[in-house]
Amino acid sequence: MGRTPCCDKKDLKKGPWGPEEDEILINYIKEHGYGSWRSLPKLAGLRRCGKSCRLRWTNYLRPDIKRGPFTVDEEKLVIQLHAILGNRWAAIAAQLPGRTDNEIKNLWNTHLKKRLLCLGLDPLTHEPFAHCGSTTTPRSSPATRHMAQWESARLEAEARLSKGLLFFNSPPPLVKPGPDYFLRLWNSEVGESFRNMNGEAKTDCRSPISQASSSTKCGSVSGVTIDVYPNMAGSSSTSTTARNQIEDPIDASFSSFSNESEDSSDTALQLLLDFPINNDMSFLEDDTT
DNA sequence: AAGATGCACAACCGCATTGTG
DNA sequence: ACACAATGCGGTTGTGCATCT
Repeated sequence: MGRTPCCDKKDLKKGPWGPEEDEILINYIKEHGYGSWRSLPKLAGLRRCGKSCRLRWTNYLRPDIKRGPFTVDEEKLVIQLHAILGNRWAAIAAQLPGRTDNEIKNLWNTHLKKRLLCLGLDPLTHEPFAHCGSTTTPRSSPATRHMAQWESARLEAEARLSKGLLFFNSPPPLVKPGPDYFLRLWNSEVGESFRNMNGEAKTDCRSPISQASSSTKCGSVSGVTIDVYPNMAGSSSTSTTARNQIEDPIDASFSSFSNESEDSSDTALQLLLDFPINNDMSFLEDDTT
């Protein structure tokens, strides 16, 4: 079959972007949105391939990008999410508003991975390297893997929705309304049961990651409670509002969803409750960076 | 002061996935 | 159902700056 190149490489500039190029790209997107990345450079008068423009925009020029160093909370969250999702940087980034997958990937590769290594933890599994007696035992049980799949799919669904809601200038529709099984499941009785079960929970719609952290059976959680929406933690009303903005339209459009998950509700809920997050995060406290 | 080395981050490459005719 | 185009994503590389020797 062969693969067509993403662009004609002749006469295309590569390497670092200059301020003029940034300005052209920003102005073009402000004015026209970003319908087709492939045709954008030509229309905007840039000698770059569309892929390069997309990357520059999503990783650097986007107005909602948060600059500056990661906070301790953000680092904790990245580690915790990485333990569940692995190198799925986009899914992790979806839980850190204003942070890009590239940024998180760099953070991991330059800081967090080394920090885990220094502490004798395998950055891949988040387990100690010397694991007497069970070196060949897979880290995750089937239930854990199921949970991780479930959660990552939900994160992706939320990420897609968030992208569609965040941008100014009403760009072309990024999110086509339609059923997303996992998000619907999260908003269904399974998720609801889960959200309601902890009376002391800070909000009523937190991720199963954090909830599972506080309800794990193995009891080895080292006191780290992760709020999956750390930037909203400052004001709970903001948090609720922001989340509702995402969830309300979904609830509305998913009103027909009722019994699809019924038969597996108990199992799924149990999996949520059983999901262990037992990484010791105490090392973050002596962060020297 | 100058070269070597390490680090952080932006950008690129290529495969995977999704959309469309 | 298929082929192809478009886009997303993760791994890797390149570059500039800071620190060390």
